[in-house]
Amino acid sequence: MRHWLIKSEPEVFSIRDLARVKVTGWEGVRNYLARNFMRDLMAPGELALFYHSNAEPSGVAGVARVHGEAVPDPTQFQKKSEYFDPTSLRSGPRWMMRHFEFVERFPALVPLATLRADPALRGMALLQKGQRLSVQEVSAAHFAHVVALGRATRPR
DNA sequence: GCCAACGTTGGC
DNA sequence: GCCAACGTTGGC
Repeated sequence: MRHWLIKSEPEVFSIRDLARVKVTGWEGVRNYLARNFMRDLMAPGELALFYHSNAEPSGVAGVARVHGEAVPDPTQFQKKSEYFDPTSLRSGPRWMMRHFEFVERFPALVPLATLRADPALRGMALLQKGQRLSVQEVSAAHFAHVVALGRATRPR
């Protein structure tokens, strides 16, 4: 059982949006390592921290669950999509994605600064300098710690 | 809006 | 196969 962190810009798609639509395809990932995590390593039912990037502040907003098996990202075949990939073939799609299901939204976001200041989260990939990966693996201990921080937040 | 860090592309 | 140039991510 692995644990994950998935990033989204809340102005594009937030934890509120996921709570509303319940399940969404994680479209538009165009990084090979992130794709490999979704395609090869995720298993249905595994949990992911839902991270708001490029936000004020950025931070972890809640939890989502891997829903179903890897499927081709439909946007790679859509000419009008910003994620269109003319070199990807329907007979062998380059970009695979998962669906994610809403699990919980924390009372308030756990800001990145809070995560950085917490010695229990030392070594977490998200906190490494220069890392920008939009799908990351998180250790079980770090995952549980962040969820505890999130559940302890007060609504604001 | 700036810019550091990173991944990808393409010339050679 | 190297590496400079370029585009993107994402914190600040």
